[in-house]
Amino acid sequence: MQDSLRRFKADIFHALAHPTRIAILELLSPGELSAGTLIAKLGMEQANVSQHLAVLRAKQLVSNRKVGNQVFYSVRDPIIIEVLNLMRTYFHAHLTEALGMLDEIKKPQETVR
Amino acid sequence: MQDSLRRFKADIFHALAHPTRIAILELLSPGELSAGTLIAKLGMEQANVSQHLAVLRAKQLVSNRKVGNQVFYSVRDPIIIEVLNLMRTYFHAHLTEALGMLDEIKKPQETVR
DNA sequence: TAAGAATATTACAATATTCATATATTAATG
DNA sequence: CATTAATATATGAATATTGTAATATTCTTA
Repeated sequence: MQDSLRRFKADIFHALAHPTRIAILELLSPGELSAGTLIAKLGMEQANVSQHLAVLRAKQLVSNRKVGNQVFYSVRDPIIIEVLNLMRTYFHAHLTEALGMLDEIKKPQETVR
Repeated sequence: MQDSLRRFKADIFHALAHPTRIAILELLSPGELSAGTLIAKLGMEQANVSQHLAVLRAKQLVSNRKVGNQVFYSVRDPIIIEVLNLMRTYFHAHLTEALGMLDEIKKPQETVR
């Protein structure tokens, strides 16, 4: 069981371990959005976003409801947002080292989420 | 910056996304342990554990101090343990679905960590 | 200093992930 | 019903991760 739980946790972390999927969850955190809106906000390939949504769906991190032509996604459990927030706290605590870990800084003056 | 932060978060999640590394962090959460003790408790190949420790070190999730022949590891920031605990809460909340996601249950009666 | 203990690193095969392209599905609308 | 819009899926190439086996490094101690 111990082991299964760890595999479960690892699976969830794995689903979270991609910048695009984190972006999706953050965009969804205020409330549901259609796939199309997500694609527009992310400014990425439709197929790519859809694939990342599939990963999040597979791990039950998001739920989706179909309304006519569109599919609306939302974060399944706010705990996931808490996890993301904790990670932000962690980031702030270790800002200096963290900066060293980052390859490069794209746009200097933007709000840290 | 937005983007860098997400890459940073993704990197941390990535480091957490392996059952062995989760086990290591959980074993370390009460306090520091030597690499040898970790290897013994995990019951895994020395080289394999050492590689996972290298991943955790690279992402600064653990710190290590050398004492003579041995290397003692500890969790760098308790926030990481909080993240793991949140994940346990999440697991409990979604137990039923979670069980479906798990391949198989190894040892039925063990304490859930 | 040679031998042994504790830990780390390298190399490589097997496997998994990611993105892009092309194609499929499903619903709306003329 | 043909066309278009919205979304999903399949395929394949490039890349990354994992575990094992072999080797290296660093201390300790005889």
